[in-house]
Amino acid sequence: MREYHPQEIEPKWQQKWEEDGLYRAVVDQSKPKFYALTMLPYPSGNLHIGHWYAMTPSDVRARFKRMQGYNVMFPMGFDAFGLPAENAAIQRGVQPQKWTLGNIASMKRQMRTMGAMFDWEREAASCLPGYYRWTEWFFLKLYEMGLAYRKKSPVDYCPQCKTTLAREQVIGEDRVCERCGAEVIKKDLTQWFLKITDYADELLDFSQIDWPKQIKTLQTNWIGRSEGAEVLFKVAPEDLPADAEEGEGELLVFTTRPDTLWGATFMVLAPEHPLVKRITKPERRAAVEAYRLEAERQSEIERLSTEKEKSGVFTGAYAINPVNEERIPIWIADYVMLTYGTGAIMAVPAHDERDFAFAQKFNLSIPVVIETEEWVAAGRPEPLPRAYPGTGQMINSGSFDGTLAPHPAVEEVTAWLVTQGRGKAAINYKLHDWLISRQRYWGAPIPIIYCDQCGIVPVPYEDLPVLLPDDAEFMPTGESPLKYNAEFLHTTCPRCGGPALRETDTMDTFACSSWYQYAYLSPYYREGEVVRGDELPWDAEEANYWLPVDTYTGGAEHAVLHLMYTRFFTKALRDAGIVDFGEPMLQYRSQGIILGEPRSGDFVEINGTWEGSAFQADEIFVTSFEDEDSWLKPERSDICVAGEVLDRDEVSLKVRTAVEGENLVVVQVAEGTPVHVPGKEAGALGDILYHLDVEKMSKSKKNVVAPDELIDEYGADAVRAYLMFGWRWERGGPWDSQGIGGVVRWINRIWKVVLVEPRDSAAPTSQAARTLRREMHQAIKSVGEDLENFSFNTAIARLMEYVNALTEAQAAYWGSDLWSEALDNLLLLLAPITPHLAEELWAERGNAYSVHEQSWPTWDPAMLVRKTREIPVQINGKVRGHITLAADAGEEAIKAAALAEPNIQRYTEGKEIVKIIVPGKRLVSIVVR
RNA sequence: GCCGGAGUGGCGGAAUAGGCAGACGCAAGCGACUCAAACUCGCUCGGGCGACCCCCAUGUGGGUUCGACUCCCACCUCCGGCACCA
Repeated sequence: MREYHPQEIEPKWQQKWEEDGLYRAVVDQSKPKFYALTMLPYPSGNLHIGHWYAMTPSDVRARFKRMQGYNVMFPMGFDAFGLPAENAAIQRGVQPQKWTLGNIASMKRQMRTMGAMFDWEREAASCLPGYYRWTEWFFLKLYEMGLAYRKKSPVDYCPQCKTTLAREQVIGEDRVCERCGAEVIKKDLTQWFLKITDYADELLDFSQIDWPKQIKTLQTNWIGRSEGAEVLFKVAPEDLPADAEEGEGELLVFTTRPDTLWGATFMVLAPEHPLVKRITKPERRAAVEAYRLEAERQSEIERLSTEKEKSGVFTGAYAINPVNEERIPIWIADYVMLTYGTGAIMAVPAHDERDFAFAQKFNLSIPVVIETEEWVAAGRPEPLPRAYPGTGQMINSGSFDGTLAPHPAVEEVTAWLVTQGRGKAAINYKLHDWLISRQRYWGAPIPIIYCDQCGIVPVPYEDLPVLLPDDAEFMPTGESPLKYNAEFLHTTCPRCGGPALRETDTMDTFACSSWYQYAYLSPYYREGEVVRGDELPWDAEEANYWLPVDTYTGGAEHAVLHLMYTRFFTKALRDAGIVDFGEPMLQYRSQGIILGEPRSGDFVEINGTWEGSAFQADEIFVTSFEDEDSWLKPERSDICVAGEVLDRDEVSLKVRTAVEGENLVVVQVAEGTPVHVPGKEAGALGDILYHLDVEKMSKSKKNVVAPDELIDEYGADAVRAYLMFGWRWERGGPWDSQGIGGVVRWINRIWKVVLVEPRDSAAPTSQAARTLRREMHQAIKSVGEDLENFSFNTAIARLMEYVNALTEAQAAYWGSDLWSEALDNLLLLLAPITPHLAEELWAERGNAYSVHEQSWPTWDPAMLVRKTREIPVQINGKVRGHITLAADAGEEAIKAAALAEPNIQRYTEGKEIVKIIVPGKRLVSIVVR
């Protein structure tokens, strides 16, 4: 028999498929289309197991759709701009383009070993001028629409990446950079923004798309819509400076609780609020200024900790509460942020916890204006022991007393404010506009020119692309190399022809990936040609046919980054008339992460001597972990150390011993120290295993699984199948190097059950034939449903069951028509999952090339019906016996058989049978008393 | 603190219009083959028992139901996100 050698058959078929253009996605109006897309990788130069985990199941599904009769496009490209290329340029003097294209070439080579149906003729790399010309083109579109603007504001800056970041790219409580993990600082800079906030409400509407709840929740929370009112407060006229302009003392505040206005006893401004300097009384100036500086410093270093005590300073000025004309003091405090709402709040201490804490600390009055249920239940304590934010009736609020708060009180008070000209209904969002300026070279240039005469002038469409110069100098200055490239920087104004300067910042790479799904329609469209703003950025026929994306897959870590930006981009493109739909991806699913494999370190006993706090090894023994008795005893510690190896390098071991207290010992190992490893003649330090926890894979943690090595050992098909089988795809989990053996054994069984004639033969029976047919139809049904539902692990499990059934039927049916049908169907079901194996065996059986051009098999419900069925019988809800009956037995017959079952009779004897339930003839439930 | 998600054998995980818990696999144990090992094949494999019957068991405690991993209430733990958002 020919053995299964994936290393031979896989490259062979990959080459043939490519030569035959088997996966070319060509517009074909006679077929329904299916656009399957998986997130494009950054070309780091090395494909890791995470790429395989994300891409191969997506490929399986694309192949499945293809067999179902869809014309499938499954393209791949590279998110090729970004910092690593520029850092390589700084460190090693390699041109970013050269570095990037080299990485793309090697990654493509690795990706071809997946056996995926990527259509490489649609490949797009975002760093090539034919691509970024259009990224610039979209920027101009957005600029024309008023969706791109420049403003000075406090922005997030990563000192490590030496560039500004979007708010979404600052992660977590520690406020670290999404890319490099460095702590982000604040800077006041003039930067370009995209007005994603214009689409806040639309982005909250997920009704047209099938996306995971988790992603929808994350985006919803990030957008952070809250409804309320804007209320106009005025600074007391005597507290305004003499030169105050008309309207300068107007303080707009946003509140979700306008019904509590009568309880607003002070106002708080953000320390950076522009009005602070104008209204602060001379005697308060020193204190206010000191506080402002302190707040600024804090926002840079230690961010707001949750438990921090409230702090603030009185400005000396007062405002007038518009509902009762009372003078209320204006304070500044760092718990009010300039970036949310208007940067000013009305403080209602009785009904807001933060305001309560502040009022208590500074002895401000806390009048009750809502008679909340909790407060009444507590016996109306005064002074209030805490804030009462709950529901109740309004009191001390003039004519509104007795109104139920918050509803309908909020609505009624808002309506009244409108009639008074003192407020209006308003909505606020946490979402900020998307800062896209990056002070880096390796990104798409922002196509803008600054002219002394004409101001900000967009580069005319006809002049695109603004090309990155290839002679830029890379210095670790922290400023864009473009700024120091005279030829790039200096230009002429397209409007007046005078001397002008180019924008030297480039765009956030998320701008490139916000439209890449469209780039695959016509990669590098009309490269080298002059195009106008009113032309389309891709071939219209391609777009009309393929768009939008039907299924998108990728990592959930992009929930509020790429996945939100690309929705925004598409909505903007729709409003520009460029596309005619508002959602780029109809269905999206996210995969989990494969983590590093945990491992215990070897248990070692080491003889040697102490040298200070380190231990010098004379001889090392690797022993059994279970042997806890030999763990280091304190009294022996001067000559011997024993424990688990936590870490190892070329000259030392870190050993965790059983000694109380200081149990971590660093053991120095001189060259030539004898190492005894069981099962090895001559042990070496490198043979000793050190401890690994379940953690994300990373080179520094030495827990990386290299796909290339797995392919060499097991073949791509086995790796594909294992990645589908080992975990729930959407969840992921730690790698298990032993688990793949089960899949490899399974594939070998498939090989044998198809190719090897059984030694024994058995007599076919009608019963066995029926069973085989049933298993076959069951497999077709289940595998199809599971692939449709992204339930990859159960799809493989069903196929394993089917192969087990075939192994059993082999002796009786080898060579029969039924056997032939059963095997062909097996190969068809395997085709998307293990494409090379299926193709090889398909050819081996003499079938016409290619298995991937075949239709997905159909199943017949009639074939799933069993002739007899076994039905469990319950007494008071517990299974006490089983009966076997013909499938068409009536309910009465089932009941009779159940009552006749011997063990059931034991339970019914002498008892009263209350009732017998037979739901759907699947089960009998007898209730006795 | 708030918002999501999840808790099932030694491990990965099956099973939810409520109906035989543990499919499929890993690991482990025993056996066959082999001079031997590996491979391969067969059997066992949640706990209490040698075995049947039976009892316990899907994070905890209640509830609904003839019947609950599945539904309801309260709680615990873990993971992810947000975090003084007015």
